[in-house]
Amino acid sequence: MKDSLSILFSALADPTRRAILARLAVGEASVSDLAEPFLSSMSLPAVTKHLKVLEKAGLVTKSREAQWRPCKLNGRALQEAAEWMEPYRVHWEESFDRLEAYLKIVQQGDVPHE
Amino acid sequence: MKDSLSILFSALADPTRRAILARLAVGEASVSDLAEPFLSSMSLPAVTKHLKVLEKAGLVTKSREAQWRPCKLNGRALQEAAEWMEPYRVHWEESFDRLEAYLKIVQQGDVPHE
DNA sequence: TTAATAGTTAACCGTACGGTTAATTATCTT
DNA sequence: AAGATAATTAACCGTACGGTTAACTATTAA
Repeated sequence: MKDSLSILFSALADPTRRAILARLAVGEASVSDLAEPFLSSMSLPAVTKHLKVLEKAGLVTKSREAQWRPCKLNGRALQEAAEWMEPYRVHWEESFDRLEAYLKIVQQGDVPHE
Repeated sequence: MKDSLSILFSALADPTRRAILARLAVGEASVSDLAEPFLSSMSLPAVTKHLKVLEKAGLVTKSREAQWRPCKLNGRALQEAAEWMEPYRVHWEESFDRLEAYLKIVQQGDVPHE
């Protein structure tokens, strides 16, 4: 059995699934609503499978209403990924680039003032 | 060929690779340095493979120094993932919970003041 | 009750993934 | 030149992944 963060990241590692999440960010939708943009390029069962992956990652919840299964985004599941990434933020933000440049200067002994 | 965001997320979808990134966040390290914590549970070639996945995702760069290949974290690659996630932030942050709760009250016609 | 709509499940297929062992390359040391 | 160290490459293996078609379940509508 895999850890939840791995399950989460691999759920996000597919453009179809990310598109489904983007659609759900707008609001609830049925399976066929969600499938519609993809039906030219893949079958309905394929979409069902993608939804199952998203459900297992906790990103989507399904309910029942007559013959429909309204799907809803559970954005909270993304928090775990965001929290994992947070400590790395300094490694890509502009301020870090400046720090890095400064440290390079220091290492050269080429420090301004003193 | 897969899109870069999918390559990135699937690179992150493995605990060994995330551990390697965490180690590299501390500073540069050779392949055997990086492999050392895992050698009880997997072989060196396995680690080499993981590093190749991280390189292809742009998360790690390798250089050469004698027989060593010092590896370096390229945190900037994570920015793309962070930017993808950003619009979803409102879906998990506390403020959104409060907004959601408020909207529920509004829908019930149970609005304070007016 | 029959037919239509919505969705899932089952069985299958090719390919990618995570691991292995064995062989190979490249550099330093003696 | 020979041996040790660092790392990669090659060939292989089992399993998971993303897709298919066909069959099935469940609910609504005639």
